[in-house]
Order: sequence, then C-alpha cells, then structure tokens
Amino acid sequence: MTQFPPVDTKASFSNEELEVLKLWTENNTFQESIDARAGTTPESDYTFYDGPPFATGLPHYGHIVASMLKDVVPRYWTMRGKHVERRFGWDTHGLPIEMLVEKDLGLNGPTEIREYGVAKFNEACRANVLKYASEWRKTITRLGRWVDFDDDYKTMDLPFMESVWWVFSKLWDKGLVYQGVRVMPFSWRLSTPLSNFEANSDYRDVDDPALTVAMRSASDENISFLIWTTTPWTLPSNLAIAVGSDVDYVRVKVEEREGTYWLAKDRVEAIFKDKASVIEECKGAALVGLTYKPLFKYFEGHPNAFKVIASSHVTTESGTGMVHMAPAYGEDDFAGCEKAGIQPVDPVNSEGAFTDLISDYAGLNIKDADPKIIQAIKDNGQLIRHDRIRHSYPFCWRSGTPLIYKTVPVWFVKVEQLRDRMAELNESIHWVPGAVGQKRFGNWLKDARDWAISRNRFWGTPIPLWQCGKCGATRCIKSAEELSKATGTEVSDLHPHKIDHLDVPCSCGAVMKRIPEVFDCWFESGSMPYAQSHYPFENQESFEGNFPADFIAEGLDQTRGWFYTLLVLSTALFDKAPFKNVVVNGMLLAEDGTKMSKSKKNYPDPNGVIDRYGSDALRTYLINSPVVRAEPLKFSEDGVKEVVRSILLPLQSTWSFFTQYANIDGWSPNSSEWEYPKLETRPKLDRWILSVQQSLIRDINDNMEGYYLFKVVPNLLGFIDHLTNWYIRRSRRRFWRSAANEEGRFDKACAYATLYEGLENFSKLLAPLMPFMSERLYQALVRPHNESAPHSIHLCDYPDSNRAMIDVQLEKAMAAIRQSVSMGRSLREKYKLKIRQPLNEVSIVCDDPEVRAGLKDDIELIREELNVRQVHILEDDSALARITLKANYKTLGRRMGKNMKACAGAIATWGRDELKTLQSGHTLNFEGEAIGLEDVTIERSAKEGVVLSSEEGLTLALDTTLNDSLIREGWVREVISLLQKERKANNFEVTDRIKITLDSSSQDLKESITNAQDHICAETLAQSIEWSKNDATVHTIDESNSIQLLIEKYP
RNA sequence: GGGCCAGUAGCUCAGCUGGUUAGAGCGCACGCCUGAUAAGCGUGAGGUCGGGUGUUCAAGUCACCCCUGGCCCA
Repeated sequence: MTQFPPVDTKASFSNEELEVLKLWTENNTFQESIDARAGTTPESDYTFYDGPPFATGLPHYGHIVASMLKDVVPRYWTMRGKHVERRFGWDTHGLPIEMLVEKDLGLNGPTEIREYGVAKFNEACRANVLKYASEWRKTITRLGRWVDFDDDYKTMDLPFMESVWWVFSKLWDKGLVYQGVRVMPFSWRLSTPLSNFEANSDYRDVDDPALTVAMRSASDENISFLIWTTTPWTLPSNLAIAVGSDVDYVRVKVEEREGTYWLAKDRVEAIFKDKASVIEECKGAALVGLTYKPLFKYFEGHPNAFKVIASSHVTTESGTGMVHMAPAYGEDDFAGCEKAGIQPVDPVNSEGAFTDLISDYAGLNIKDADPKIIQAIKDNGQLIRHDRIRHSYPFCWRSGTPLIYKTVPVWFVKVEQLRDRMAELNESIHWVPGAVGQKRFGNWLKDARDWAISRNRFWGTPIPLWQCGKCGATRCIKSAEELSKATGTEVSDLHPHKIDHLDVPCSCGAVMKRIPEVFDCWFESGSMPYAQSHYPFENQESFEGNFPADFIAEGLDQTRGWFYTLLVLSTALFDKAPFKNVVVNGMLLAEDGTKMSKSKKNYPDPNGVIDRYGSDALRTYLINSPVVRAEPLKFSEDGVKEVVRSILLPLQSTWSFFTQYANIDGWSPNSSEWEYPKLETRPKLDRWILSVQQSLIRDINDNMEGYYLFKVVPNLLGFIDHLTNWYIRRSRRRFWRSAANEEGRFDKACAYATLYEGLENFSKLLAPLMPFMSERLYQALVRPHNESAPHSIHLCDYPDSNRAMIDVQLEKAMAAIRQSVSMGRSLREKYKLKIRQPLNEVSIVCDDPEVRAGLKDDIELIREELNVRQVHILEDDSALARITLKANYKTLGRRMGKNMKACAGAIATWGRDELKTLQSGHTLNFEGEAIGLEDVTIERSAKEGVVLSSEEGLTLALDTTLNDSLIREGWVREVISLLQKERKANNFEVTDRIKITLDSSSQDLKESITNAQDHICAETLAQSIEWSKNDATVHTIDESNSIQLLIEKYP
C-alpha cells in the first residue's frame, strides 16, 4: 500500500510548477485565499497598493523583482490571517505610449499629430497601450505572483480619471495650484517642449560660436565684465551677470586693448595668455550688486536687471567665470535671477523666431540671427574674442534640429508649502532599508520644489480647468456629472478629444474653453490610492477604512517618482502618509556590472531562466540578493542554479527519503498501526530538531514582521543544514532498522513523527517565498492524510513559534557536539586516518558544565560519528593544552585608558595559577585596578595530537595510535562499505536480500571477515557469505590487503 | 555640480552601539561518507578591509579629504 505519492527526483522543477499552477487555477485558490480571510473588522484587512507599470514593453527583471516582493509579503500576511486584496494596475497615459504610436503612424511631433487628428491619435494610443498586457499576465502568473488581473485598474478608465479630477479639484480648492513658467528643453521645429528624457536621447558633437563679450560697467566706461556664451541669440535677453561668491576675481589691463576687464582669476591665462596684468583682486561676493549697461537696448529699464548677482552654479572650468544670465533660456539662469528678483523676458516665439520685442531681428530664426548679433557686438567694440567650440549639444530626436531651453507656461502644485509636513509624515513610514527613507527620501523632501503637473501632450487625463477668453475667469470642474450639467452634454469619456469641444458658459456671458494641458502621468500614479476605487464617487467606506496602505514596494528610482507623488497628494488631501511600510529594491544589472541591454543581449531571457530552474529558484535568488537592500544586483544565472542546489534539491531529497521509508513501513500520521508519540517522550535528537525549527519560526516571523526579507533565506539555509546534514544523517539507521521489538518500533515512530512534522512546518514556512515547492510538499504529505486540512497550503495559517518547544540548552549542547565532531574530523584529516578506521579514544574538554553534561548525554553519538571506542568528557584540560590569559579589551579598556597596553602585557604573563585564583572568585590587582574573571579571556594552545576550538570553549584530543584489533575492525568497515557501493551500483532496492561471494589472497583479511560475518550480513542484508575464486574488480584495502567481491540478488 | 548608496578573499556578499585570531557561500586544492542525495560532505589555502589624514589606550567600524562605480537630481 502506498501512503505517500512517490517522489520523482528526476522531474524538472519547472514542469512540476506548471502542474501546481494548474491546480490553483482549477480550484480558484487565489480568490479563496482572499475570501477565506475576509473579516468584518478593519483590523483583519491588510492593504496593498500596486505601483502601476507601463506595458509598452515586455516585463524584465526589474519588474520581476518588484512582482516577487509584491507577492511574498501579501502571501505572508494572508497566511497570518489578513485579508489582502491585490489588484493589478496599469499605467496607460503619457509619453512612452505616445512615442510608440507616433512611430507606428509615422508622425513627427505635436504639429503633425494635430494635423492627423488628436481623436484618431488618442484612439490609437488606447488601442495599443495594452498590447503587451497578455504577455505580462503570462509571465507574472508563471512567476507565481497572485494578483487580480481581471479586477485591475487602468489610469485611462473613466472612474480612475474622474477621481484624478477630484484629487486635482481638492488641491485647487485649497489654493495649492497656480500657473507659472518653467525652463524646459524645447523643439522650435516641432513647436513643443520635450521631456528631459527626450532631450537626453540625441546628443551630438557640433561646432558653435563661442563669444567672449565685454559688458560695460554702468559707472565707469573703462571697466568691463567679461562674459562668455555659445548661444549668441540669448544675448539680447541678457538680464544679469552671475559670479561665484567664493571664486577669486581679478581686474586686468591687457596689452593693446583699451580699458580694464573683470574675470575669474583662474581664467585669465586661457583668455589673454600672458598679455594681462592684474590691477585689482577680490572675491566674487565683493562684486555682487555692481551694475552694467545693457548690451542691447530692448529691455532697458527692466526691474532689478543688469546687475552682478551671486549664483552657486558658477564654475571656472570654462568661459570667464562670469556667467551671462538670460533667465528665459536656462534653468540655472532662471533660478539665479528668480532669487535676485529678476523676471525673465522671452522674445522668442514657439517657432524659434524673434518676436517684435527685438525689433531689429523680428521674424528671424534665432540661428539665422546669430551672425547679425555677433556683427552688432563687434561693431560696438564689445566682442573680445570670437572662437568656435566643438561640444556635445542636445538635438530634437524627431526633427534633428538643435534644441533650445526656453520657458514655457506650466501649472504647478505648491509643494514647498507642504514640505515640512511631508517630512514629518515621512517619519511615520517604515522604510526598508531605513537609510533610503531617512537620507535619500528625507533629503529630497527637504528641498522639494513646486511640482509642475501639466504636460503639453494629448494622451492623458485633461487638466479640468476651463478659462474664459473674455474675463479670464477660471473654473475647475470636479466630476463628469458637473461637466455634463455645465455643458448640457452627456459625458462618458474624459479624454481630451472627447471633451475639449465642450464650452462652459461663463458668468460674464462669454464661453470658457478648457486649457490645453494634460496631467503629468506621475500625478495619476500618485492619485492611485483614491482613483483605483473611484473614490469619493464610490467605495467611500472601504477606502476610508483601509487608507493608508500597509505595504508597497518599488525600485529605488521611484524615490522621486511614485513614493514622492503618493506622499505629496496624501499630505495635501488627508494630512496622512499614504503607506506604512515600504520595501525599496535596487536596480538590476547584467552579470558584467553594466546595464541590462536588449541590443547587447548581456542577460538571459527571464522566461528561459524560469523554464530551466523554476520560479521558486528565481524568486529565492532575488530575495536573497543585494537588490532587496536597495543595492544593485549583477544578475547571474549561476546564482539561480545555486539556489536549486542549496535549497530545492536537499529539500526534495529529504522529502523523497521520508516518502521512501514511510511507504515501506506503512507509516502515516494517523495510521492505526503506528503509535504517535508525544513530543516529550521522543529522543533527544527529535526534540532538538523541533526546537531548532521553532527557533527558526520565531526568527522568520520577526524578520517578516519587520519587512527584513533579506534575512530570511540565510535562516532557511541554516535549518536545511541542520535537517539534512545532522538530523537525517544521524537518524538514517532509525528509519532503516527493523522494528521487530517494542523499543525499536517506538523509536521509529518517533523518527517518522518528527520528520513529518518538520517537513510540514517547513513547507508552510517556505510558502510565501516558494509557493510551488511548498504546495507540492503539502499536497503530497499533508492533504492525503488530513481531510479537514485546507485544499492548498496557501489557505493554511502560518506557523507561530511555540516557545515551549524551544530548548536553548539542548541547542547549545548539540552545537558543541557538532563542533566536536568537526574537530575530530579535522584531526583525522591531519593524521591521514580515514573515518572507517576505528581509533581507541577521544578526549573532549569543556569548561561549561551544562555543555559538558550535554556532551556526556550524547556520548554514543560522538563515539559513532568519530568512530572511536571510547569518548572521555573532561573538565580539566591541563593534560592537553597550555594556557595563557589575555586581556578583555572591552571590559578593561574604559577603566585602564592609557594603561591598557601595560595591563594587557601583564595579563599575558599569567597562567594556570592566576586563572585558578580568578575562577575561585577572587580578583587580581594591576596598578590599583581589580581584575576579575570577566576581564580576561583564556587562550589555549594545543599540545601534539590535540585541536582546539576556542569559540565553543572546546578542546579535543584524539588518540591516533593503532593496534592490530583496530586495524582488523577497519578492514571489516571497509568491506561493508564496498558491498554497499556494489548494491548501489547494481541498482538493488533497499529491501533486497543478497548473496555475497568474496575472494582474497590475504589470510588475515579472510579471518577478520569470517569473525565479523554476522555483523556484515546484518549491515548489508546478506543471507550468506561464500569464498570462491572470481575475477571481479580488485579493491585495495591497504598496502598488503585486497579483495574481490560479487553480489547477487537473493531470490 | 549636488544628494544618497557601495568599494572587505579570485567572484558574490556578512561584519551589532569602536574592543585585538575580520567571517560565509561559490570557485580552487586536498580528502571523505553514504541503505535519501555526486546537483553530496569535510578540511585547507587565500585579505596591508579603495587611498590618505585625523580622533582614541584601541579603527573594517567614527570624522574629514580624495579616488572608483551605481541611482537620482541639476
């Protein structure tokens, strides 16, 4: 009869996982895991927010890491009894999809999109944005992530967009929204601002004019300030000169030139070679406030302008160290002038031509105007140098024209006003790792600036502001219904092309039109807590009961992204932090440390890795990597393989071992044939492994509750070592031996019960991390024998540590035993004595009486492991080791101070006598200070044939002398081992009986074997041993003895 | 240019509020057990803790400066 399904150790983990997926789908297990925990109290709810990804490409490792975190934590809390809803989110608006669609349609920028038709364009975006959604679903599901794809949220859904409007309207009502300008990369060819990302995508090396221009002091015609620029067209808009406060400046007289010039000291040689002589020198701060005559007349009299101002961005690496400031055309210029109270002027239109403000060049493209401007300065005598420079400059990646930086009107949210409160609320968030929240995020909050939330694009949530062309009134529309009422038109879609034709009547009698901008898509993802539930239009109660989220997870790059926008909006709306716990993951790099790159193919396809090693292995590899501590991970397929080797295979092997023997013995947890022994009646080894397991459960729960996920796998590895390399190894014989008598049968029952409980608990511990392997264990071991057990492990409760089962003394003693065995092996290695060679005795010395008692209690175990006839546990090691004492710097350091070195020197001369004094409770004196037992550490040096492990306070000596009896016993062990190997080589079942035929030329060996015949037969399940000549392989036992052996199955 | 993180064995990483023999895994060398497992087990070699200066009786750990790499911002 088979109680447990046999384990196919040849099967691939990946294929077995597919079976598990099938099981979950058939039983609708995910949904049940949520429903089963649905409680009536808010405390039973655990809220998780999914940060929405963009599905404009296939999921890569970064998404897989995030998905894994977003699965492990919710699974854990579900098993802890929480009701955890998990809705998948999609980011659907914004540039990534617009760019793809532009490319598909062969369009170039806003002008062409308008010609093509915004409606058609937007519908194309809508149709394409979820192109990869099914691939995503497939990969994420295969990874084992449980998340609801059916009840997902998309930022382009009407309810979502309507909630975004509501969020915005709240900000509007609170007076947190205003219109301003911002300097952005701008393509005059396409008449549109670009994102920084776009501006970075096409840098080219180009030649540009580099002008050094003299700005004449307003008070003294003969003094000039030297500025430098590569964009002559910005000179008519110059409004200030910036200097660095701490930079050294000089005024110089130059050979063959009239007047004197101010410039940075470090730049004199670069500009004037050796022709300049210094007249005056000072720090930049001393120049601030000096005034100069405008280079052109167009903006004469501009308030606060034409002064020297201080700015932190000034360097002396190029130019003159005095920076030309045209605030409309550079971000630094803008910021510097804003501080100095200088409003920007912008005489360039959106096609890149000068406006009427610059009367001489009106209508001329700025690049075409460059030569004329240069000529004008030259004619004035203010052009000091005219060079050409080759530098890297951004180009419009669409039209191939040079970009300019230019102010554009933008809608802002007043984040600066919320800044302090945001920092306070941030304190309440549990960040993992902590430094990301305190340092990186905290610093970012400290100098947060107002947030530009508008974009001049098409596919997005429109900003719901309508403005009157006549009176200038602005109205914020708060819902689809309000828009319907105001316009008398049914509204079922809020996208710009569906509503922009709707005019809202103004109280002045004219009509209001919607402003052209759409929201920055970060505004939408920051609105996600409200918008995914269509709050406040629906689900008011459930939202308010579950806000803020218990947990979110995203990558380090989201510090300025999602984490930030969530906090801004929740602070403004609810004065609350939007989430309580956040795990931040690092970036994934290719194995060589460079960025993962599709074109370089420097990383393996994720689906391929899952096919080869399975999702459990990939998940475990990732969660045990630096990436979970927000550090970068160099992804290595070998690392995934290593997880299979170090965790999955040992575990499978243990499972298979258990199954094999349980089926032979007909054991099952509720079998009427077998007694089920109480824990306290079981042998020490059993109580030990279960104690270790309870300690493990305690540690894992502590780490999971603190979201320290990276600490979990090392815990698991430690347990697997204890289980396989000690518990099972030590228990093998217990499973195997015949259970003929009462005692043997009871011991066997203990072993089965213990290993079974160990495996059951361990599989539950693994469940959140390795949902597949744990399910397989559960289905094979637990389900068939417990009708009331839930049908999936993921419906079970997570193990809670039973402190009563933890026996600290026992764990300590066992650690000492393992250490002793390891030391014994080390000595055998040193003296080339293999384990099969029995030895006379080993002595173990330990000064801790409790550990000593533990060792004594398990003397038989040590005897067996080290294959010695006698084990002595001793208190006094004077026969084995020399002793020196050493100062305990930690306790003495503070007391001794400068005397520490002398004191350590004195203690080093002490020996056994001094130690005895200290051990008897007395103290010794050093320069007036009393030194007690706590203040010294005992250092032992081994005598010959002895090893020491100071860590465990253990000393071990091995008697390495051999005699005839020991040698002969070794031969027998050797022969048994050869016979077992032979059984295995012949693929015999472990229960097969055999017949042995031996042949040897050595009379001594024959004699020894004959004397031990019964023992050999019992060990190898042999019915008989015969001697006869045969030509089997010759096995060497030692220099003078060899043997040939044959075995056959006994009929 | 700024903020943050990292730099420890050939590789990937631990190392608590400073305390004296700096650890683990992989790889390497050598060896070993086995009636679950060779995708096993053990032992060993291997480090001027990125560089410098300082604080201290004592620095991988604290401070300052510099170098290299990453993320974000400018």
